[in-house]
Amino acid sequence: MTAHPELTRNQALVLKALGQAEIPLSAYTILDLLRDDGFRAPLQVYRALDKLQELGLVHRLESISAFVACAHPHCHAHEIIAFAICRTCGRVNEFSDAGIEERLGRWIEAHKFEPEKTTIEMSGLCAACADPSNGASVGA
Amino acid sequence: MTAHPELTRNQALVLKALGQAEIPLSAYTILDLLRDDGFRAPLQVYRALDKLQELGLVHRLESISAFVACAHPHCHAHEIIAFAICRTCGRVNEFSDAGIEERLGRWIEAHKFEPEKTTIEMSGLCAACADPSNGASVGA
DNA sequence: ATGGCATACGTTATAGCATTACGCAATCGA
DNA sequence: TCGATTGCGTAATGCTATAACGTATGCCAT
Repeated sequence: MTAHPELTRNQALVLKALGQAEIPLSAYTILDLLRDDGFRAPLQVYRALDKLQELGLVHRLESISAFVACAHPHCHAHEIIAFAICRTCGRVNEFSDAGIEERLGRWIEAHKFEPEKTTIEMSGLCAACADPSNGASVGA
Repeated sequence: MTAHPELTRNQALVLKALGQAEIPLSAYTILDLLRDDGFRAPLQVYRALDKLQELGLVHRLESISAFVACAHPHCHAHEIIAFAICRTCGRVNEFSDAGIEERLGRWIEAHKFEPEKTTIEMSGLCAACADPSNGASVGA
């Protein structure tokens, strides 16, 4: 059920690479990871990423120009997703919040804005990196 | 009162360019605008932008890799600023919302995250571009 | 089956955004 | 006057993303 049978070979390879990564990957990093699978050019990666984003399986993190596999690929209930990105370990926490959606919705209505894509990203230190003494490991 | 006496010549030139623009400018666009003022290299622009961002006078729009002058340079009450960016006319609406800050604050507290920078950007169509018949002009 | 359309692919080249590294100059306080 | 800090100028480089070309494949209405 987690696999998307409609995916092409390239798309599946890119999604797999992102799924195995613990942190967001740049398009060029993905390209390097997939050289052994025959990838030769950035466009192969970008085209796959475009499709995967359309399908809601991948998100682009604008503030770091990198991509992550969606943490909740089965649930498309939330249009607006927020990310907390640790600048030290690189890990990303994906979440959504109805309250934020509601507040943005109010503004949108009041200003007759028609949003197509919404980006919410916080970067900073995750709990483990802010306070290493609490036992959470950064590596692995 | 709007001028910052501490600004260097380069910083003042960059801020002025952004202030006169109706839409966000890329660093390289700013560079081109300031060639007559002696600017020769991207770094001159980036250095000035860095300082202006530190001072809260300029914001970077991550989703379009461009920069805008702060719409409320006198008011630093809001740490979290949101932007609505029209993909057609390029105009940007800058706003803040205490409700959103409160919701994000809750998440941060619950997850012991220590945010350093928060990005909230909506792109889509502004009222004028979504419904040109309502009389608002796009050009000029 | 055949023509037309849509989608994906592969390759090369190029465009656009940002930083590294070096050295010099001005300022300011100890 | 020394040293530290900050800003400046230049050249080179690196990273991110797209344009433009042609090809292959699957689908399906005729």
